[in-house]
Amino acid sequence: MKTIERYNPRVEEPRWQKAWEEQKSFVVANDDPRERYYVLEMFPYPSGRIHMGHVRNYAMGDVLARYKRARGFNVLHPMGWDAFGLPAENAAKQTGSHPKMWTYANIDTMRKQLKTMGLSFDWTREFATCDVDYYQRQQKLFLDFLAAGLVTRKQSKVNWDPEDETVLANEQVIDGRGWRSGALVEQRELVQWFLKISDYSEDLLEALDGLTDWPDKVRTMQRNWIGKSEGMRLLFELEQSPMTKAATIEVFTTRPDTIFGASFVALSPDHPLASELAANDPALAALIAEFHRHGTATEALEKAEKMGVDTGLGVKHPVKPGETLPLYVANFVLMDYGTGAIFGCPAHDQRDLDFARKYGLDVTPVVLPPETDPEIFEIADDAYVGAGTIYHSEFLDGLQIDAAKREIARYFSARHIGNRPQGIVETNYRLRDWGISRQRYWGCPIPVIHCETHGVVPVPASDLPVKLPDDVAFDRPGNPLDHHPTWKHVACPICGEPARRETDTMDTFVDSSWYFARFTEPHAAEPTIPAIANLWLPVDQYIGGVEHAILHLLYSRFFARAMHKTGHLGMDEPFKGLFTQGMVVHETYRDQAGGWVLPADVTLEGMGDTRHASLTLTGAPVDIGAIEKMSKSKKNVVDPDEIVSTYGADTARWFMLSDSPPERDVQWTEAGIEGASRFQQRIWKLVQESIEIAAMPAAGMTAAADVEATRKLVHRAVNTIGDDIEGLRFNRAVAQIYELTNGLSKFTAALESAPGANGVDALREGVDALVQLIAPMMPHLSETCWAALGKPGMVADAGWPLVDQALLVDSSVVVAIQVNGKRRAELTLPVGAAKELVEQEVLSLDVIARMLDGAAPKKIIIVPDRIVNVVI
RNA sequence: GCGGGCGUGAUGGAAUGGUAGACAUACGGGACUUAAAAUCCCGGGGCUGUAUAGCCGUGUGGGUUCAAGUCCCACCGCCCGCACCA
Repeated sequence: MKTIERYNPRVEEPRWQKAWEEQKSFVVANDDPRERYYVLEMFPYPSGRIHMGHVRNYAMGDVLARYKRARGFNVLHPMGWDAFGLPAENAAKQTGSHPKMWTYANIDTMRKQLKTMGLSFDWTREFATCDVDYYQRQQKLFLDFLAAGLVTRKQSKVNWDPEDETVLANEQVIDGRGWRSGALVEQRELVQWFLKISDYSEDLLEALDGLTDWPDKVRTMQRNWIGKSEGMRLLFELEQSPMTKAATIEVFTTRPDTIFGASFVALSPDHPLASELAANDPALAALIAEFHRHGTATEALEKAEKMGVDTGLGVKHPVKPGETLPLYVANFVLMDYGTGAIFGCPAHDQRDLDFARKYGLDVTPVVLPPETDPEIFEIADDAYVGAGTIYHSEFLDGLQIDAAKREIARYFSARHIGNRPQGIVETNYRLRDWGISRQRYWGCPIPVIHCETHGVVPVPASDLPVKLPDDVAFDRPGNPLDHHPTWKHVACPICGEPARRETDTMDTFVDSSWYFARFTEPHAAEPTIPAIANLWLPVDQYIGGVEHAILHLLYSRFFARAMHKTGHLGMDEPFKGLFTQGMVVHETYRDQAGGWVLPADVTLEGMGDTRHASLTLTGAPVDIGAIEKMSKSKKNVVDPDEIVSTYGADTARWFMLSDSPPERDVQWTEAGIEGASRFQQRIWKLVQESIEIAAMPAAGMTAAADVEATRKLVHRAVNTIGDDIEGLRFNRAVAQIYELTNGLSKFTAALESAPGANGVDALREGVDALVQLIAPMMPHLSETCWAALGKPGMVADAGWPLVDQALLVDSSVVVAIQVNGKRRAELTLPVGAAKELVEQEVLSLDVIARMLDGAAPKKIIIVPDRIVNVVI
């Protein structure tokens, strides 16, 4: 054999990328009659450069897109940029660059990087959310939502990030700190714009059951986030007091059945009555001040002790006439859930129990656990929250919890305080309306105008877009739009008098809540063309990180509903299938001074316990640390550009898809990428060898059994690899390809000495199939091989190899023979052999006969074509 | 605390209740080479010195089953999410 030149991705990859672009291989027509498939990866924020997480994400999506395309689908696989947001403004502050320039420069860089990966995107549909063309339509959506009653403006306590000087959504506050700045979040009162996502709480919750192609984990997280709880709102009467004019307090409870066990009532420190009372009560004022210092969500408070102050007021016990419950203000009662007031039943709620023990309040059990002696049952340190029978509760005695809830609901509904029923059945949700106001420049302007006479006036649709001004300064804190000399000064659209333009911009999560719909017709004058959007949506397979399980995915689900209501879409759920991929992780390295070191600067030696690392340049020792998510701060990053220029995009893609199941983390290793690179060369070599063999003069016939075995291997691989890709089991598809390649290599070696015509045909068929099978993962290599094999056109247009079903069926099968469940032998039997025959064959085996020792087996289990178990 | 997930060779990981460890990586041995790299071949869960033989083996302990990595119960460990939501 002549020497085979190595495959050179540096030459081949750009060549094919150019060919795909020139032939518009991945440009999608909306009127293409073939069946549609929409595969979408979460679009990136243009932070500056592509990272390995992107490579993994887009490699997965591309495999699916290319595979579906090969299977004859009209595949929509677009890419864009989630381009508004704070980092651009931070960069502006730090380096003096303009957010727009900074963002578009980053996009250019990252687009170039993505293009070197050979992804089958339809780049004609690309857009950035900061394009006027896009945010203009977002402003139109806002106006339509406003008109449809889906937007409100209200004074509200907001999470204020003092460092970024902006409002954050609850979802953007993590452990009491801003999700980007990490600064401690404060509470402030501001008038804000809200999208009324809470109108859809129940719908968003119920529809989760229908999202069967979503991970359970994500559905559970959304369920918890929506936080439905069914209970009662109860009206309690206050004892008359000179301290307040208030006569009643409303509480929310999910356990009205435990009302006879109530021993106190507690208000949130933010409750209006608490503030009123604090005016004349220094201890109370101190607690409230303390509470505000910490806010509701800080870590400190989570572990903080229950604290309360007795207001001295009494509440009439609602079911025990003549008895009075003390009224406390307590730090553990939240104002923004329920009514901001509770009744405490210490025996059956742990928080109430902790509080009662601290302040010496009664603990009266009213739920008796099953099979428990009421004389003996006591509450010690743990509240009893399980099932049981109600007791100590007069007319509820003897009922189970659910029955007692129904009974007490009837009771309270029928009684009135003044003209109000004392209790109403109510469902509460944790989900709040979505505050979208941001006091920032680099976002979509909210298209309204404030007029002294006419109040809030929507910008007329004909006046859109409300464009961001380019001439802004970032030299002082706060919102640059607000500081702009002229931008906000406009005439009222109704009266023409001087008015003020809204200077808040929208939360960037708004931008990403409908981009998937815009991709279906990205240049339309309206946000969508419903007839077209409805053809493509919902997205068949959405792929991205699990970090968006709540925020982005819940907002998008709301947006689809809102767009449905306003006529922009014809469905409620945007994503039919969701896949959350794992992270790319890497070892961390530190030098002797404790500084983080880039993997690229480290030389590794040895293995296992003797593994050690040193700086490549100086030889100084380096400590090997934990394997963690790649992050700039720990420097355990590998630059995709370097990998692509060293090994090629196909190698990087292949490695990202190998080994680890896609939902799990994958560890980036030098050895792994080397292995992927070697495999690339092996395929190339195999293809070259097959070409040489095909060119040799035929020599007789290859053994029919070998040919059949090879053909079976090939057709089986085609069959299972398709299933594996369909099921997003890329690691298994990769393993199958390895097996196929190994098999074909062996067959090739066997043919070299005696290339029978029948063998050469089988080899050719196998190699052709292999080249097509690797196309979704290693598209460039696949094209080069395809061309070398002299095939017409490109693999990208070649379809998927056909499976000969007959070859999936065996005539004989190896059956394991067990004795008492332990494997003792194997037998090759014809497929579908009669049980009598199998039994006879099995019993005549030496091993079996020996173990039976003349006795008859108790039982013989025969699983046809799989296994035989002899029980003795 | 609540919710979800996971635990398999040196490593990443395979395995509709039916031959555990596919495939890959690392490693060991060999071939080729002046040498190295590359490539090719062979080996490989542990133990019984040899293995065509046997025993043990999927975090631990029990259970269901002819048969359990897989199902059930309890426990241990790790990871993720939520977290005073009444």
